[in-house]
Order: sequence, then C-alpha cells, then structure tokens
Amino acid sequence: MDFSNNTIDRICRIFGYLTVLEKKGIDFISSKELAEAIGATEYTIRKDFSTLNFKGYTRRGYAVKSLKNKIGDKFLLNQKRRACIVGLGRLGTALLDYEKFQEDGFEIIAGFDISINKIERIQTDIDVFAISRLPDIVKSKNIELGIITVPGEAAQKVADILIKAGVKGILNFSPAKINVPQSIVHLDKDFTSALRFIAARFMVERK
Amino acid sequence: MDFSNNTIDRICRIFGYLTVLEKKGIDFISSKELAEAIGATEYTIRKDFSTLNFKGYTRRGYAVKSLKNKIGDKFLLNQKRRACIVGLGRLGTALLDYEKFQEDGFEIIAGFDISINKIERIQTDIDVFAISRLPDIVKSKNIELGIITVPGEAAQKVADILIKAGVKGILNFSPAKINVPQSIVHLDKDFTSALRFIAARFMVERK
DNA sequence: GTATATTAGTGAATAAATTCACAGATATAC
DNA sequence: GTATATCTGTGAATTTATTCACTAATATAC
Repeated sequence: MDFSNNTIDRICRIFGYLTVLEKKGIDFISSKELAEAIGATEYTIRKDFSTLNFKGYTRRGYAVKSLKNKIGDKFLLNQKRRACIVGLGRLGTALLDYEKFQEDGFEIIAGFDISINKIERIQTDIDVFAISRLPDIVKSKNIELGIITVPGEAAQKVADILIKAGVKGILNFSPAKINVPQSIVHLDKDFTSALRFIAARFMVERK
Repeated sequence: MDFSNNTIDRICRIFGYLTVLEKKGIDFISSKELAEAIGATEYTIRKDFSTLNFKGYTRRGYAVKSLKNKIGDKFLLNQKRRACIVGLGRLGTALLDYEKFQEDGFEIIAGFDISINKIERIQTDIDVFAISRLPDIVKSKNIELGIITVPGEAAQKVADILIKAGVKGILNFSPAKINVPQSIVHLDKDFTSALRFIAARFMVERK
C-alpha cells in the first residue's frame, strides 16, 4: 500500500510525540490529544490509523507503547539508521554532534568536507574525512542517509557522489534544489525558504 | 485573497530560484523550467500565477526580474526582515552567522541564551544577550521573527516569551511542537522529523 | 509572409485530502 | 444494573489541489 507524504509526515510527528509520552509513563492517548500535539485534526489522525490498520480502544484511545511499536515496525523507525554529513561548515559541524539525532535513532557515522584544513581543525568524536574518501567509506560503513550542508553551488555534485556511493536517502539543507533519481528519497529543507514562508504567510494574514 | 500553504511554499521556492536566475543574467523562464527547478508541475505553477495574476509572455515565459519584484511586493519578501535566535547551542550559534540569511533578506539582530557563561564565550559579530533581556530588545530593535533553537523542554516557554515580546512569526527548530495564538505564524521544523520522514518514505518505497 | 512550434492562461475534469456524521463499544457515575 | 458520556472506526460528503485539454498569442524558421 502507498501512503501520502502528508500521512507519513503526520506519522513521523506522532512517533516523536509517542516517544515523549512513553518517557512520561502515559499509557493511552486519544486521537484528539494526538491531533492537538502534532497540529492536525482528530479526523485525519483516525483516518490515517484506519488506513494503516492501527486499532484503538473505545473511550481510552490508543495504547502508546503498542502504537509506537507498530509505527516503528511498519516504517522501520525503530532500527538505527546510519547517516553522514557532507559539508563541515558551521551548520555541518553543529549537526555532527547534535545529540538529539543519536537519541532519536540516527547515528552520524562520518563527516566529510572538501577542505583538508577544515577537517584537521574540527573537534568532534565523529570521524571526519576528505570528500574523496566518501564512496569508499559510505560503502564500507553501510551508510544509508546523506545530509548535505554544503553551499548551494556544490549541492548537486555532492548529491551525485552520495547517490553513486549508494545512499538511499538525502536530506538537503543547502539552498539549491537537487535532482535525484526517483528511487532515492530526498527532502530539500533550506532555512531561507522556511523563513520566507513565515514572512510571506504573516504578511498575507495581516491583510 | 487567501492562498494555500502549498502555493505560498512554491512561491517562496520560486522566489529563491529567481534570485539565482537573476544573478546568472537570465531574463525569461518558462513555467516548465520553473517547475523542474522547484519540484512541481508546470500546471500548478501556471495556476498559481494565474490566481496571483502574474502574467507571462507567449513563447518566452515569465520575465525574471519583473516576476521576482511582483512576488517580492505581494509577499513583502524584498524588504529586510529582522530576526533573533533564542538558544545558542551548536545549532543556534551556527545559525547566528549563517551568511545566507543576510544575503536572502533576513537580518539576525540578536542572539539570546539562558546561560551567561555561554554568552560570554560566544565569538560572533551579532550581539548576544541573556534571555531576560529579550522582551526589552525585541521591542526596541523591532524584531519581527524569532528562531527557536533551544531544547524541546524549553521551546514552549521561549515561544511564549517571544510572542509576549511582540514577534509576528516563529521558526521552531526544537523537537517540541509549540502552541501559539492564531495570529502568530509559525513553522515547526525539527530535524529528527525530517530524517524520519526520509527513512519512513524510503522504507515504504522499497516495498 | 506563411507555416510551425512553443508557451501562457484558464475553465472543466479529476484526484486527493479532509471533514462530517453517525454507528458501535465501553468505561464511569450513580 | 442502567444511563450517560466519551472515544474509535469508517463510509459518505465536502473541500481543496492538481491535472487536463484546449484556445490564444507570438517568436522562429524558411
């Protein structure tokens, strides 16, 4: 079966929220509360779950642990995913040891940069390499995800290298849109577009 | 008139692409090429422009400069927006002098953190302050946008402070969803959800 | 100057996503 | 034990978004 991006997006947010609930020791959660927590409606969430065949309990809602496991199983979110970061500027190094990633099931295995100087200067526990070694290392370390934090001009080239090396997904923080074959999942997330969206949105609201 | 988030999102991406085209000295661009560049279809883009009353030229497409100006005018994207960053951990400091922001019409006016120590250690040209001074500074410096880069636990509190201080939009990079009044535009953009989305998506594709 | 190919513009058709409305189940109150 | 309130589950209705299909305009080729 195939799910829409919207559904998958909601499911990922729900997964994150379930993690929080689990930590708090909460056992059941209603569609209404979930909706509230992730910014959706109770209808949509029940519809999503209905499609996915996740069942709840009348007057109690959904069992947090079990739901989290089901989502994790279905979308393979409860196994560690191996990622690398390409481009060790400020953003790249910030992400290198962004603790949350590790916590949330993503392991940053390596960082890459074109500048040897930069690599020598970086202080981190993660291994960093010249980009020339990327293909080799992605393959040998079984890295599945590439995170692009290079400047826009270099993004496409980096994407091509990553794909050739065998990653299956790419998260692109550079301002340039990248072209990838259909089989590769990718997401363009540049900050400027995000900020512009807010600016545009609130300017429109105002009227 | 009111535009959908999808439309506004596309328009923001188009705006970014037009900036690139302008730099390259390209004068005209077709809906097809625009679509390709931002990851949409030519139909949608023509529809968007039709709704927005942006006109093109038969067999030549849209005039880059003029289109960019029209979008900029309509969505107020060609005036500088003043923003601040709250939470000067690795991500926050990385964003503090993310050069692209300045280039793209966003001016980071100040950074805030709860830890005085951290503030003293930070090396940047941007002014940094204790969070207690936020209300005061947001008001006096006319800051319109807040960027939240604190840990999840603190996100809501920071959002409340920002809103009370008078910002009109919030970009939240923390993993927690924040609740804001309807009049405030906000966007939750946590990296983990983004990565999860990719992971989930490629796992679904695979089947 | 004429034919041709390309590109915008847009109402109509289609598809996708969300919401509604209500039946079914069951905890809770009394 | 009965009534009531609450919550899920899901077809149907509605709304929203996208794509199609075609007209009109005009650069370009020859």
